[in-house]
Amino acid sequence: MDNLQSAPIIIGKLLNIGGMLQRHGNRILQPFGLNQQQFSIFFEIAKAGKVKQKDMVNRLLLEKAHVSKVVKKLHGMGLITITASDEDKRSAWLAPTQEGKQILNKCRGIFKEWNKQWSKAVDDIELNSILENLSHLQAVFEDKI
Amino acid sequence: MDNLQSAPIIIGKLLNIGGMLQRHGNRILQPFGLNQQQFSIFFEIAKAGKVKQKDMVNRLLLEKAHVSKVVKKLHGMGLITITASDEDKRSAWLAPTQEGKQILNKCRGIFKEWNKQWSKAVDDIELNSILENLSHLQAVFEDKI
DNA sequence: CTAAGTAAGTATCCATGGAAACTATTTTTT
DNA sequence: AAAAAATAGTTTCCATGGATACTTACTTAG
Repeated sequence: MDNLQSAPIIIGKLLNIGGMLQRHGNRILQPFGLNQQQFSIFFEIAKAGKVKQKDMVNRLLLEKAHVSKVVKKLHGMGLITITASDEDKRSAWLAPTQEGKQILNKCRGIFKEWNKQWSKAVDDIELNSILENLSHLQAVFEDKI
Repeated sequence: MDNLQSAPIIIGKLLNIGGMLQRHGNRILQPFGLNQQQFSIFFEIAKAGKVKQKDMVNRLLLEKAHVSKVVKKLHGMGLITITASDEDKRSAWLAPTQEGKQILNKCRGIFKEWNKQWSKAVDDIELNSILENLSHLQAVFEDKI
């Protein structure tokens, strides 16, 4: 099969898989009152320890309006703190709370379990090949989109 | 890297790429008054030639309520016909109109051009390996989700 | 040093899509 | 053949997220 034939099929499959994962993530996170996107923003905040909204926008390539709303929600849920920044009064620092970290760990555990499940069906070599392929694709799309 | 380390990264990348593609698809299709999901339903109807809503639900793994709404929209836009079915009065046959087929071809052309663009950055061998990987993953997730 | 331009976030509008309850029909059970 | 269960689609509710315009603060040009 040549490039022009496989390219659209690849796109179709990526969209399909992406949708499945997103819906699955939403379902898993439902008990925590979060969805997949909200969690990924929360996760990034926790990973960074201390960030501003614009960092999230850059890292996750999301709309700043969207990030703003999610940040407000996370704050309302007591998962993050928002501390005014001295250098730039337009923005504030975001950091996970103690409670936030606990919830994060619970989620991490659930995801880990699920990852263990599905990755059993794929051997190590293939998994690494997938990772390489996806990293390349990610770079290509970030560039071409 | 072992399975348990790469698995979550793979999921993260799939979600990220899926999101990018969806947003890109939405942007491309905007002039036609459709979004990526609506187009994919329309595309499936056209590909099949004559189907019922439940076929779309099964093939695309979407919510039937959602499909119902999109079908109504496509019909309202004059892209498909809805013909009552004799065997089962609960359901109706869906088929693309002449105009629908024309619009579909236009979109196909645009997507083809874009596919040509990005796939230049990936050689044939890698593209085939990606296709294999994704097919496997798709099957795994359909099964494990 | 002020005016114009840019940047970080917010508010608002609106189509979208998931969930659940509902209607109408068909199939299965007894 | 009547009752129960299953199926196809629809309706309604509501959180979501993209787009745009706006506010406030910062930066740079003249």
